[in-house]
Amino acid sequence: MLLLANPKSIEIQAKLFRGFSDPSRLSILDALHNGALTVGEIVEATGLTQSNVSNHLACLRDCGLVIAEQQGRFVYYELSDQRVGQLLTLADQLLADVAKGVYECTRYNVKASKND
Amino acid sequence: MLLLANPKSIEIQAKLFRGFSDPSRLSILDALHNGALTVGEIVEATGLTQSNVSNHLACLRDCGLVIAEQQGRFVYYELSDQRVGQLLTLADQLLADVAKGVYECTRYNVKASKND
DNA sequence: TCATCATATCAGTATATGATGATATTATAT
DNA sequence: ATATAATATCATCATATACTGATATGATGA
Repeated sequence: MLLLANPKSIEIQAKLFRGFSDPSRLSILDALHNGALTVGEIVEATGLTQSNVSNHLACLRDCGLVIAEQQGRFVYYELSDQRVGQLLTLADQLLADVAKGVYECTRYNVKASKND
Repeated sequence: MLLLANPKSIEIQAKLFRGFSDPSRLSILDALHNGALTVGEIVEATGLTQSNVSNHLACLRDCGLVIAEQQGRFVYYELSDQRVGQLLTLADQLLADVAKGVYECTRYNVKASKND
């Protein structure tokens, strides 16, 4: 049965989705889709600041979406589970098909709005 | 290829995930997982106010996650695509396995925090 | 030990966004 | 036509949360 039935679990699951719902975190997950990267490499790949990346990585790590492995001075991050990648792919397909209207959604704006 | 490659698409996709990242919206999607419901039934199923449900439904509708069909005075809502349900199920499994740490994530709090 | 590089932490701030309450709309029945 | 039921819209407010900048921690090499 789905955990979803339990209202407490709904909050937890919403929290899980929040891992994916911010452009910065999503670009980090995307960068990791092809394999492990160091924090510095993620910074370079995403164009975010080191502090910001590190904050988001802590978030993703706590959530269990990524795992960290120290190697010397570097910390390598990678997706914790192939299903994380599957979620990204599924969402991508949804976007391509039915969810094109996301552009129009005005209840929440992820930075940019329709006029760009 | 994944849309994700394009930075603009990352924002769109983040927006898509936001559809799932709020407990109220998620409980609405969950309620619809078993089939179409009227707004009133969703209100009853979720315990949210009519206004709130309607606002969130507009959001989900604009995003393309649900579709609406008027029948007399009632409007029936249902998930727009089976992959929406698949996303819910995948997330559920992720939670059960690797993402238990979501409880601990302190960067963002969905209402409740660890002390409950 | 000390210097340096890589990463993490944290407080402060500005903004985004969810909830509410009032009101508007639309559909049906009498 | 009017009343009523079902749903939608909108402005307001309070809160959550992402970003920044400064600093701290930890690892390595000299």
